[in-house]
Amino acid sequence: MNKIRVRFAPSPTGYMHVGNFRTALYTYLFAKKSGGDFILRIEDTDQKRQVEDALEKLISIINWAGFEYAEGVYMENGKAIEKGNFGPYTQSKRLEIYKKYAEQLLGSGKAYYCFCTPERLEEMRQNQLAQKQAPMYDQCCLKLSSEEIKKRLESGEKYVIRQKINTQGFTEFNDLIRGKVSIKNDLLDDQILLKSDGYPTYNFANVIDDHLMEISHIFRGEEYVSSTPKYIQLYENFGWEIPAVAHLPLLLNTDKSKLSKRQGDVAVEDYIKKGYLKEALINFVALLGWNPGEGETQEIFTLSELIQKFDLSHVHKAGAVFDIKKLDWINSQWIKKISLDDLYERSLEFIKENKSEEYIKKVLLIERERLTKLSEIGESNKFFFEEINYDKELLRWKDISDEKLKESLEKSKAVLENISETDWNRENLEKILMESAGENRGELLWPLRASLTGEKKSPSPFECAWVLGKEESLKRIKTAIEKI
RNA sequence: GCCGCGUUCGUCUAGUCCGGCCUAGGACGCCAGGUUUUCAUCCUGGAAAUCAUGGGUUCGAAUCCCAUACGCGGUACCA
Repeated sequence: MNKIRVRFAPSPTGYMHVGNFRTALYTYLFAKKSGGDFILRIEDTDQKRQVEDALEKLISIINWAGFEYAEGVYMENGKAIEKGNFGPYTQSKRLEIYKKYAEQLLGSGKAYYCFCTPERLEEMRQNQLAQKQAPMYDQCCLKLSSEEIKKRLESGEKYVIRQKINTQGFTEFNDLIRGKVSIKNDLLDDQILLKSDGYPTYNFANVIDDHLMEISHIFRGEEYVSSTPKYIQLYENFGWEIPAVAHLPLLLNTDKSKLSKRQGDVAVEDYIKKGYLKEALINFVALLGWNPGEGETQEIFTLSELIQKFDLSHVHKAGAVFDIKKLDWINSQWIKKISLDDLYERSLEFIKENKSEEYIKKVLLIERERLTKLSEIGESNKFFFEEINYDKELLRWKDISDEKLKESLEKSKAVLENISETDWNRENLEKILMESAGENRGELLWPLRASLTGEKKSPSPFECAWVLGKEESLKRIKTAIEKI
């Protein structure tokens, strides 16, 4: 049996779509699960859609996610480099290879030169549509004599190379996810293999590269199902073994259309910026179209657990709606799950205020219970980082009088003053304050909490006092007393 | 238009291959209650799918067969 080799083959066109990210995940999981090779190939054959820095961003996201690959394109010191024995792994560096194979097809009559201009093609399509026919190349250039072809080539006329499709019968293939798929061949178009700029189309390059790189299993989106017969003919024309293929279901908007920019964030970059953890995004996206099977109720999975449990037979056929609410929940679970040190490291970019590591870690220890994403740090808890400002009425517990209110705060102040710096910890603070509060807790605790935070909602006064420290806490209480 | 694929609570899904254990289970979200000085966390409970619809096969169908509807994808010198 041949070695299992799979590839993730994105195009550097600007950003990484989460649907694409999931394809990468599933491909990676399959590779790791089966002990196969995972390869990163770059499909940069569309010159018009090239975007600067896109390659660098793409690779940085794969690295961010932790999808380690054994071969392909890497970034080193800001430069793209290639590693592996089947390179180059960047399609724009393989132009000679595609040309060679296209010529081989030309020689065997499985491909032909086409000199039709884009304008003629467009007109042809319009006519076909007007007559309610399926738009399809009319094989106009197939009839050209070899003399004429030679003449037009020599005169430097622009051309493309088209695949000569066999339209007899039908093509059947066994999709790893969908099972048997059958498509009639007379629906297939003589597609372009090599464009007039000398670059191959995806339709050609993907077949050549998958074969040459000895890819055993192809993972791609559902949108390629109907093109698969054309690829199969190509493999057959060359006499190559056909790899196994799995067409993954799409990710959808709430209205069930293909997940798109219009209805929210689609780029992995957007989710990173908002403070979603890689573990959460991976966890969430893995569950969109896949499940661990019967009787399994676990929802939170690490990457290595996913590798262990992943199985193509549990991948769905239907598309899945991207539900941000569930992502939020999974993210909040992960924020609670990772270590405090780890959480601190990852939170730094979301914290603008200049505070000590010790202080920030205290904030995080309290905050992690209430965060859904890292970008929320300090958002509704500015009082940990800034001076506070609030109305006197906020301090009032129910409808107690000013005297009572003042008494309450004075009591808190006295109690806290009595706690030494060394005893200033969460347990002591809670124990002593609760004891002092007695029956009527709110009467002592609400004004205290309000004086420390200046907010209606916040963590408990014990936690806030602990984070703020003795000095700052007492200062805030004094300020509150002066307001009354 | 044509072709392909799909269809279980609002959403992600279990169950479908090998019909009975499914008066359809879990999770998110939602609602209610509890814990609680507030918010959140946490805990308990609840509402929520006539298994797209209609026919068949069968003692029995979410599960098998057929048709219909709806949705999505493809139909490029994009991938």
